[in-house]
Amino acid sequence: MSGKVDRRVRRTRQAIHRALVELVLEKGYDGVTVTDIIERADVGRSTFYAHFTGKQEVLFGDLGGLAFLHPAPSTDGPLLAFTLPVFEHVADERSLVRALLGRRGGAAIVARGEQMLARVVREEFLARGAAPSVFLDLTVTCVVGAFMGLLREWADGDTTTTPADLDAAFRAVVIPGVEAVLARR
Amino acid sequence: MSGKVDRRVRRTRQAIHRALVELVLEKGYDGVTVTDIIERADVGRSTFYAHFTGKQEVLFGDLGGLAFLHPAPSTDGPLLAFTLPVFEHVADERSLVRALLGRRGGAAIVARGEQMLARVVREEFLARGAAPSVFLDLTVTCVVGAFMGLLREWADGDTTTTPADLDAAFRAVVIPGVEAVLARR
DNA sequence: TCCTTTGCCGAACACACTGTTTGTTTTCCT
DNA sequence: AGGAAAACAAACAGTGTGTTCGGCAAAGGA
Repeated sequence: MSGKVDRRVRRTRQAIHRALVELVLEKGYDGVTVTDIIERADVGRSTFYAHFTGKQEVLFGDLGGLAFLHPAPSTDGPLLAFTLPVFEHVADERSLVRALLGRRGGAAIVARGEQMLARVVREEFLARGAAPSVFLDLTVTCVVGAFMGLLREWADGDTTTTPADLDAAFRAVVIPGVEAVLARR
Repeated sequence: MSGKVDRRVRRTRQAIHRALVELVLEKGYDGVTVTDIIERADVGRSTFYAHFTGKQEVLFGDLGGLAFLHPAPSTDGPLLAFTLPVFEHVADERSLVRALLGRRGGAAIVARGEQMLARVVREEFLARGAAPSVFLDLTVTCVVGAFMGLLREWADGDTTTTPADLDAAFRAVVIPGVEAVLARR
């Protein structure tokens, strides 16, 4: 009846989640096993599987909560305005994001992120008057690909580049083309 | 002394390679195990490990041989002229490429492809007079990201889109920005 | 042809990880 | 306090990995 969850459940889930994050930071996503997690979280094996089907699921819960993936689609203002904030946010949580998005990260996680991002971009395009079409979807794919490419490149080693640098390159390459595509009414 | 390799070695390596390709087509890269491979290739386990350290290595040998990844960088003609041929080539060997590049494919393989592509693009930019810089590298990353994004999207299910469609979207989004970047001398 | 080198085989090995099951004990909620 | 829900430890079968061994067969040079 109550919206509250049993305290034990809360504690267990949180312990598992925390353990996974720690371990991902230490060994990369692929290197972490369920056995690692339950040891670190000090949780029984059966308990883990009572809550999650595997390590993927532990992280998928997070992604939905990321605020910047649900911006209000604005029809005015600069195109794809969300990018700089995202680059910045990502720079803040650098170590975790590095572990998740880099080459040592999980392909499934990246795919999920791409998918959510694509939805956001597509909606902005539609809000700006683009007609739904296969071509539009391909355009969205390009934009998301470029964005994620930058993110991954950055996650994989480059420590000197700033969010502003990333954003500048992204905009320089992508915005002119996108503007042209959107102008074709 | 001789450049020739022992016939037995040749046969074994080829059998393994063929088995892996077949299996990737059937079950996707991730789904294939070393055990699968040696069964299909009818090769002893120890033999396999005498030749390769794992399934990755079996495929890495191939990538270098892909001709379209070594185009002569041309300073005239259209920008990034290699894209359409690549889309077309990929469409020809569709099933294998799908298995390797799609979400069921191996992240390591994709990474390798990206890396080689980045080199090609970067060299074309330099040949066209761009100055080496961090910004240029980020630009390259964007371009490659967009390209691979399309490729992967296509590999993951879209059967109706033609190479020409992919290429059109790529060029529409990316070329204007790239031209502008290269014009900044 | 002979003979030495080289590679292959097959079987077994220790190890690691997964996902499920069992019966028991602890913790929470009311 | 007492019933329900959750966590527990331990063990299980299943699957995959990577290495080791001695015996056997083929290759290719003399």
